[in-house]
Amino acid sequence: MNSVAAEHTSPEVRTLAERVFHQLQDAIVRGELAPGSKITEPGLSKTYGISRGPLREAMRRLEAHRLIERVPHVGARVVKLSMKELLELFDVREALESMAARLAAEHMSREEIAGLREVLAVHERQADLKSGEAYYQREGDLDFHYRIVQGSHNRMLMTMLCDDLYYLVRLYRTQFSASGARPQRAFVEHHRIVDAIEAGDAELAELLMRRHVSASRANVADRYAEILKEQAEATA
Amino acid sequence: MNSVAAEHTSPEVRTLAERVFHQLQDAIVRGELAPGSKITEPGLSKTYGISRGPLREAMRRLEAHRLIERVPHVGARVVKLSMKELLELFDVREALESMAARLAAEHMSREEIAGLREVLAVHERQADLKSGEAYYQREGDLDFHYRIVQGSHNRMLMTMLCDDLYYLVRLYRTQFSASGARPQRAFVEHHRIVDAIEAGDAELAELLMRRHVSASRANVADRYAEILKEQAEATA
DNA sequence: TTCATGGCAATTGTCGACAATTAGAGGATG
DNA sequence: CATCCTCTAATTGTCGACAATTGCCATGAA
Repeated sequence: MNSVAAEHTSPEVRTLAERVFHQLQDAIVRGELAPGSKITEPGLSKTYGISRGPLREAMRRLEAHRLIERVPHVGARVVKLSMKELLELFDVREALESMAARLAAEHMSREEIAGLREVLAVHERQADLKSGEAYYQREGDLDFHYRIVQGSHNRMLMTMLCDDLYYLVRLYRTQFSASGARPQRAFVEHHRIVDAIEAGDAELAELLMRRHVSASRANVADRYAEILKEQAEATA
Repeated sequence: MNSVAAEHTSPEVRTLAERVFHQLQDAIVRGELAPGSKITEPGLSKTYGISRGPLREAMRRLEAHRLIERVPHVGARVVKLSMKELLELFDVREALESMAARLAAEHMSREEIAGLREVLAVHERQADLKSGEAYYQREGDLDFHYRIVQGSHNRMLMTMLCDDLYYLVRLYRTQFSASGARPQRAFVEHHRIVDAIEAGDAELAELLMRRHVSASRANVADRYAEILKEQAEATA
């Protein structure tokens, strides 16, 4: 169990609403609840064996994290990311993560940097085994970004990225069954970023992270254009 | 009633929970509910004349917007911004708003830019009347930033900044009774930013906005150091 | 056939009551 | 006198029932 999924078990789940929130969050991110599907309170109430009170509280939290969308008196649906929204998400990531990298270069401790290097080493070994396709690397990639955000020592940034945006990123990966392209290039970029952080070069770290996310965004946009083209040819 | 406060009345408030949420949000931002004070469910339930059900829902939303902090089985308190958190907030603003300015330069329509200019003109007239001290300008300042964020045409950015961060900014202004310093300099910076946006110079707009927010942050940090110094002298 | 209208079923919103947990006061004990 | 424990009161968490609103389907008219 990696550090990304660790939150589901570790934080003392002192209330029913919290537990169901984490369960639902997991179910949505894993794709067990189909995107766009309507979720009804009596339904979930029965499946999870709790009353509607705590369930509504869990749903409110899911709404706050943008994993479901609610309309008063109508109901809730699992969020269905459009490509437009996904690209918007990347813009926000570019802004926040480049800032995080800058702050990380300024504030990260020696131990934290060592841990970051260790994460990269693990990735590399896994990439060796799987010859570049890097199935598991996708979660690892988030792990890398996770550490840098935490290294920024900015609580607000951490909340926004780790508690909100990264769940959407993971959701996207399941919804679009995103096979991670460009693995080796991402590795190189990761290394460069860590180098800059270790050197305490805040500006460079910021710039590199900005490029890194931007390239990732461009990659997604390209793949999307490709898919659109294929679909157009199929219908024609 | 300016566009900032317009939300409290305009969006159809179809449910009790929503109405109370807006009422509480307003009360907190205005400082009627003292920062750090404990708010109890039976208490508010009586004051607003509703049952605890919708009230809890409103409180959940307030928590999601970071206006209150809740601890399971213990209770909720109105958030009390520390200076450290405020500076963190400025870092996030710098990242997001500079991105917003960049996107605004790329996507803003002619009409939107004209509206932006109009906002600046209104500010200037008010500043003339009050000879620089610009009491009311503080809300107007947010109005300016509001428009640029909307001009980015990035829904996710808009949500994060307008629905979350800007309420915290306003909260800070009441909590620290922040008299807006550096009014004329801010005016000049605003104008430069609009110029860059109108010219479609995304990079320049981004840079200028980044500096603008950064300067604002430095201003706050200086004032804070000043206050600390005064307090130290008072006790000594 | 198509569109409007009315009623019906299902879902969401709201409420009050009960159970579980916590913080604090008060007393007993070293 | 300080410390620990217990008990109590208050608050939060949970539940089931009732009211209000919505969407759908059948019915009827143009």
